[in-house]
Amino acid sequence: MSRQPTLKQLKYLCALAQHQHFGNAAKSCHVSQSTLSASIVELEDILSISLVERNNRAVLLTAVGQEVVTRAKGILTDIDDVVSLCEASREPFQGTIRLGVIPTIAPFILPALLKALRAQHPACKLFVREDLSQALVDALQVGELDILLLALPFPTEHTDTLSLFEDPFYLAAMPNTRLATSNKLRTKDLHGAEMLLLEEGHCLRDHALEACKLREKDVIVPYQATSLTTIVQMVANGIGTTLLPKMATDAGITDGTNLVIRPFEEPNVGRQIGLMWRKKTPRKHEFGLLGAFIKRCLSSAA
Amino acid sequence: MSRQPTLKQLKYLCALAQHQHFGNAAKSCHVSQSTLSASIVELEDILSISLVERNNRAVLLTAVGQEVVTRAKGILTDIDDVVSLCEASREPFQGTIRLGVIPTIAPFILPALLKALRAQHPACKLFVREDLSQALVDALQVGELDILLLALPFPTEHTDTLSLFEDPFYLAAMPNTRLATSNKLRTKDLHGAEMLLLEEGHCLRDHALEACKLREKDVIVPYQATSLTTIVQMVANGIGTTLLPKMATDAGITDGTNLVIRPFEEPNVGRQIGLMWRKKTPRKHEFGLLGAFIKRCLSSAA
DNA sequence: AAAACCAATCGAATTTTCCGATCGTATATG
DNA sequence: CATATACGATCGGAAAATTCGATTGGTTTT
Repeated sequence: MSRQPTLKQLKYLCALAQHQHFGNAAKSCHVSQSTLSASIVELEDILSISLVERNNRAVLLTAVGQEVVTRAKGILTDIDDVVSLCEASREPFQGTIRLGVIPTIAPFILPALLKALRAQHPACKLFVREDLSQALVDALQVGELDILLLALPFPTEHTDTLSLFEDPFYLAAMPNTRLATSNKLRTKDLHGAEMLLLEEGHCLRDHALEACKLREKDVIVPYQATSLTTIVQMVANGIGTTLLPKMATDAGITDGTNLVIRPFEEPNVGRQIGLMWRKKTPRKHEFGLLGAFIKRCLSSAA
Repeated sequence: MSRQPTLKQLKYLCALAQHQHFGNAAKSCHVSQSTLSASIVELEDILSISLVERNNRAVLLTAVGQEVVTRAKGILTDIDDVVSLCEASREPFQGTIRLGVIPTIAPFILPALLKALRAQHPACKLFVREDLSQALVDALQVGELDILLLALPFPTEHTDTLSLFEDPFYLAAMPNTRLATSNKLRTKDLHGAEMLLLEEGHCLRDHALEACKLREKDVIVPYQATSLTTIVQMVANGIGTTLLPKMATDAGITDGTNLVIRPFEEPNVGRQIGLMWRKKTPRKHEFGLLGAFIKRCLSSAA
């Protein structure tokens, strides 16, 4: 049964190679000469090969010994790298964050967020995945992602959420349509209107239906519209009307069109934007800070 | 005081990453669940960071944990590489041999030796250094070389030598000179002759003087002749006469000249070719085999 | 409500590690 | 030629660690 060399043995061997002297090498490792000597013997025993040639005038490495020392040095620095990697990751925003974002948020927030993050936390490596809420939640559950930025509520288990801010829905319509010109805009005005919403699976669709108390029959499911930008173009071409989250209009999604953007009279017509992570994550503190950071970076951008 | 992760901990972490289950991972490592669990905890303690998220339905790695596992796998295979490197080096001719050869042997033996070695021991990595005997011996003593191929005797300490074969000296002279045409050639015939020998430091010079009982005044030290080939060219141009080792003439050093090559009548006019290594080398057995190999490869080439 | 599962923890036994002292050998010194 | 010195290997005992089985606490499944 042949065991494996230990890191300690390799460390001692490297020290011995450097000092060419058992006693001095031992001193540099803060162990006794007998300990180091025995360790080298044991290493040679494990490898079944002699690495060091003991000569009373000098300690010489064999050819194999040289090679082992070279590799051992590499291994030891690799270990040090692991340690310092972890040291760096210990402080918030110093490590990797695997973030999932839904498609109705990503294009409007990520540019500002990434820019601010690069500026204020250059060591933070942000890995972003854009997908539908359910896919993101699944990925979160199996540990492929660390945290999600999405619209709440979204039904899950074993997760905590942090609500960041309300994202109101605005009506976007062509200038001289009924909805664009009515006196005060209320959600019940939408009943019977031809609304264009994203296809099934986008939570924006569900949240819009919910917030405006719409029924399915009011909705036109656009063929092949997987992004809000496409919807906007369709509305601008007179195909109907739609709801846009404030962050999309803030980002200038209707630039270049003559669409009318109108808020609703009643409160709470909108969606809640928040973060979600696994209940058991060890990074709750960091994620809380990330939430504050996102809020700050959006309010300064607005 | 922060210690270093041990290989065992890294191994357990990798197993855990693979099995996603403490009990199964422990089984695969042939330890108890408690041992593995404690090891992981300790590793996390050493790195002061949590690597694994314990969830009752599944074991998840944190982002840092993933990264550590990736690096740990690399480190563990590096360790395995060291082990297999040593395994390979254990058998003769499977590792590196750092060979020193003197200039009056190298060009005549190395081609055949290297060819035979590549053919019969392809795993053997031969590193060759060509230098004067004293420089080679110094390098041998400090462990830069493992073994020397040179002419014996050469005064040293702490070395063993293995005599391989006699390399007779032949006289090389122009066709119609006294030494080329005399009846029987004896070393005393050389007295008063103008001999061309290599410059100081080449042992061939010393061995030639010794074997032929020559005095310094008999010798012409050629300006800038550091190789036998140069000497041969000078003799062929009528500048004197010289002694050539048999292995040089065998290798065809006088090809293209009309020089006469004559053996001496008396025995033991020549030099002894042998190997030298440090008394304390752990590779005596292998070096003995190398000696036999060299003899074999030369006799089959002759 | 009970059973099953899982990882963490505890305490005891074992193994390993480490040190100081000593030994054997080779070199330097008187 | 004897003695002193230097160096690494080895030995035995003390200290520290590792390991295991058993148990606990919490969660999920039946």
